[in-house]
Amino acid sequence: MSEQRRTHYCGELTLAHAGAKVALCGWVARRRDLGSLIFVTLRDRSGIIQCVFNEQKNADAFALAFTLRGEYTVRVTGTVAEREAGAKNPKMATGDIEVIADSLEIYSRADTPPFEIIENSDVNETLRLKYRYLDLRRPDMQRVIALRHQVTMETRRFYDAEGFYEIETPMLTKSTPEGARDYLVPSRLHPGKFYALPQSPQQYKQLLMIAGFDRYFQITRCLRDEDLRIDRQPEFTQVDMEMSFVDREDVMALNERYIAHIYKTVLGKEIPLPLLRMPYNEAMARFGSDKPDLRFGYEIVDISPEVKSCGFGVFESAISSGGSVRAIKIDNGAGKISRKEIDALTAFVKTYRAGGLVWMKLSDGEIHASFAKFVSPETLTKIAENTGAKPDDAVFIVADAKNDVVLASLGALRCECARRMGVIDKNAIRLLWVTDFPMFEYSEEDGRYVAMHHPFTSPLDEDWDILESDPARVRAKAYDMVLNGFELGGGSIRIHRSELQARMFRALGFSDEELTRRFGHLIEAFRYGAPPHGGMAFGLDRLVMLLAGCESIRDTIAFPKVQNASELMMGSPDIVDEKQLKELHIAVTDGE
RNA sequence: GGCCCGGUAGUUCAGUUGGUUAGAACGCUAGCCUGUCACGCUAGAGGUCGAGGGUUCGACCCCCUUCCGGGUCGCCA
Repeated sequence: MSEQRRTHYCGELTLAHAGAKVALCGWVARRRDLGSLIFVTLRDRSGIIQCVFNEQKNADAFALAFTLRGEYTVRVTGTVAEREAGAKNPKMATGDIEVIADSLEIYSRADTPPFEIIENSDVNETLRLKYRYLDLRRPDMQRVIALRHQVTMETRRFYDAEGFYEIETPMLTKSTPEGARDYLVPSRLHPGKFYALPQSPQQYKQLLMIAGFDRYFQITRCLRDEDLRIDRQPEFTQVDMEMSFVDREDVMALNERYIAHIYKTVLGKEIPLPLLRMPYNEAMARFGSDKPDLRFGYEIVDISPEVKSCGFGVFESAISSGGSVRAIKIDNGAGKISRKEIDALTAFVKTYRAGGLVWMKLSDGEIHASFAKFVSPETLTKIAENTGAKPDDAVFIVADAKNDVVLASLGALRCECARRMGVIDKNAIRLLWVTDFPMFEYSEEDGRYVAMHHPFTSPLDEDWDILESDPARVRAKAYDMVLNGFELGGGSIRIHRSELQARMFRALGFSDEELTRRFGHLIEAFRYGAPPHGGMAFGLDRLVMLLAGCESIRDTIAFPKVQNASELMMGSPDIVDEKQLKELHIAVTDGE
């Protein structure tokens, strides 16, 4: 017998190993006691294999095997043997073979776990997260974490091959005035002062371009103190990159090759390049979203011209107040939709601040509409024609004085309808670039324009002229990569001339004094010879989620946080000693 | 901050208009079993119905408060 502690992983044994002496280490997945014959399925990260303990052949090992229970940590030595013809298990990857055990060592006994360590377990996520180390033992979780490792390794391989340096940037840095809420870290040596944890390495990577590194990337943690979502965690990982002497097409071309590389190496799937490019305005008009899901139709149609004097007050007042009336046509038999389902969809669009949902159904050669008594039959026919509605189709209409409400609610509704109609092809991969984002968006909260992407983004060359006079129409050299309705990543070409960067900050309403305090280092750096540069960042967790088909980003992170940003296993955040607070010059005021 | 959903054995769930001792499956424990593989058979243990308060002769069930978790809008340069 081999003296090695472990000669193989369970899952890598095959018929070719028949006759080999092996030593395996792992956890007891199942024990089947037949009297004087005990089968034990042993599990490690590679898979499972059956070990056989026979009382007559090896009484000592058998006696010890009798005491085994689920999740005991053991070492088994024995001989790989082909199973007899009728005893093979086709459902098991290693089902043609088994290990005839000749020794068993128990490293650790185990309490009965709070839930079964099995694939696709439907246990409450709270419990899974409290015992995350047991949850992670489950084969499906092991596969996702292994896939994530593959993605990070292939990411490094790709950017390295393209001449990028991996360079680390600080975790203790400075608060940014715009953007997400910062996580703050008190300073012991500087009473009353705080570091901020990075929301992204944005400024550092631009400074690395000025430093002449030319091509940089980093797989790095970013932190944002904002509310969580199914695809959003307060700490998450970005594949962050930046390159010099390039324009938009260079950055997009390189990074679409990156995504194609990941799909090819990790999933063995070919992604045809180049990807579709779609301007922001088109994405919003057709899909009501800056991250359109192209796996299905249901495109938005502007029916304002058809209804602007139709006699229906809801439509007319929306248009005369500067808004619009738009519609989506749902086919696939949606014309049979029930009143109850329409009510549910109405409630759905109301969460997007739509006043309500107006509907039309085509059946029996007739048009039924919630607003039929307010308009002429000709108007209904025109809407049906314009939306392309055929018998058995439904048309949903939203009217509002604000176009963004109309578009956002219909954009969400088309996705909701697609889910309900079951028309989404789970295997489809619809990647695209959304380009030409607006430079600014108006912030109701701040009462001024703020950068939609970030203030280092360059406007389109031709839009500099209207930066101050017509900020709403300024477009940015920004681009997002979108996959099946999810934003995989985004970036931009940056402003690389200090006077233009200063002008941008002023357009955003920064005073000279504030500008110097917040961004003086960057403006100054630009004065010493900055190359034209740009880059982007991908959300690694979200990418892994989509590659692995996980429903939540939490399933791709070994130790994620829950919705209130706490972590259930260790129990963070937590209170700290008075002594620690004192050293940090912090007084806590009862959480008021 | 708003809205919606959920919390009943270890786990996943059922639980009648509010009425005996709160059930099932899996898991667990013990016994039997030499070809099982989600082993089988037999027996058994296991419950603060999230917590607190209220209504009631009587509450898992109705009401209020609260805690925990999920989804979502706002938020996320």
